[in-house]
Amino acid sequence: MASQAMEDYLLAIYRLEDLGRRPGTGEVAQELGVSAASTTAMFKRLAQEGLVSYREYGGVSLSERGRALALGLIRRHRLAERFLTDLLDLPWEGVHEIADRLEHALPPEVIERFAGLLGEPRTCPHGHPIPTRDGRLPYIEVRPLGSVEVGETAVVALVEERDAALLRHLGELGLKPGARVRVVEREPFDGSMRLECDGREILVSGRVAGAVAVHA
Amino acid sequence: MASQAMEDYLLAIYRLEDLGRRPGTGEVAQELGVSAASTTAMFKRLAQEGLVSYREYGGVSLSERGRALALGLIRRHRLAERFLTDLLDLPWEGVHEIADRLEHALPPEVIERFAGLLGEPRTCPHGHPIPTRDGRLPYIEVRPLGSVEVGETAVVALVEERDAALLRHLGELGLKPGARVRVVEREPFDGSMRLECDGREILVSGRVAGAVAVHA
DNA sequence: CTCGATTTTTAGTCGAGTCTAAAACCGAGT
DNA sequence: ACTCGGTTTTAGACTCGACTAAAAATCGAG
Repeated sequence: MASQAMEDYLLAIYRLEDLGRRPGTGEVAQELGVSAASTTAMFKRLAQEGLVSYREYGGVSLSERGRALALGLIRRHRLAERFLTDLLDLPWEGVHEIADRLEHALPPEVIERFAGLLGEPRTCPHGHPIPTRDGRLPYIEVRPLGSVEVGETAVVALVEERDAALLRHLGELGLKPGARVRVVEREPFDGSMRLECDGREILVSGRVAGAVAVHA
Repeated sequence: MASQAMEDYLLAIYRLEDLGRRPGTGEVAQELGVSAASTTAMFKRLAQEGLVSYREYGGVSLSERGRALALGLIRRHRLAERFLTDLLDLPWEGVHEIADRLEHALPPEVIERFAGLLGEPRTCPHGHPIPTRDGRLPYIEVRPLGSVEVGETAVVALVEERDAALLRHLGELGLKPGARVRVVEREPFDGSMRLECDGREILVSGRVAGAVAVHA
């Protein structure tokens, strides 16, 4: 039905919509590392297929069908990640990229077997919620790690998943979803922090802290 | 490196070479359900990449690299099938088609995890040998089920894997690799047979018998 | 050894998806 | 209200992989 390229665009649009804005040509182009001209062309194809509504010079927004398709892809992607880490024991910093290819190739029956085998997990290994079979995305209330006050304790909810080097670092630090952290010290200037996590003290820069969210 | 389309051609060429001949344009075209003109064009691309040697009007043969690539794909395909049946419990008549898509998307690390998890299986669920990591294809000596004499006992080695309806039927009959069968009666005219298999008597047509091979 | 049938290749087109360069448009500031 | 800068769209081209129709080459039968 929808080609792999179309699916990639739908996902990019979904991600950008999720940040609140109505994504324009340039944003989507940048998100996918593709020229603006290509993006305009694809917007037309997607509109043709009824997957987005598109106004010239006015950006796109996903239609009901487009959103459903995107959520299905995200379900596939995150269940595949879960499978790769939990059952295949692959490192969590590598599975995102693999799942990016698998999400286009795995048929629903395989995905649902994954879900069953893994005990219907609610989140991917990086803590992001997995859309349900019927296309709803469970809401998880989070706040930035940087907003946790000194002395407070919080539980890691999710981490930014697109940067493998960062993920490896977070893994070494023990900053994975479910980890309980206590803020020992916080530097307001650049947002870097000292945390206690897993019984040891770790140092995180503002940039690293920005990639981590805790349960609200 | 090689596109999905190229990989499909390499596999088709491999299969045809395996039957003894040096495949020509027409054969490959038919194998893939594609026009002869497209096949000529692809032969040139493959030759360009050094994956086949191609003579005009003279067919193709896989180069060393081409053969290695094809064997790698077959390894991926068959391990994926094993995974789908053994770990995901999907029906054996459906996994071939799924594996046809997965073989292009599964990276080596995933494949090798499959192999480990499954105990380095030697064959796919339909009995076909799995190429080794270093690119050798274990040889299994077989002969047609139709050649087994009345009264003789044999063990099913492998079955034709490309026809889902046939596979479902074979599954219901219990004619899976490893099954021990005894020939009760054989009709020389059309090759149909009565077999004892799993303690019950089954009837197989010549066509069905032709899809089954037993250990020599 | 030639003629006709078959197979293969060429020629020309098409669609998807990409690009760059140029034109068109929008919106902010004067 | 106009102009300037940035964004978006158009125009034109390219690659890959497919197609059909026509030309060319090969093969087989007489």
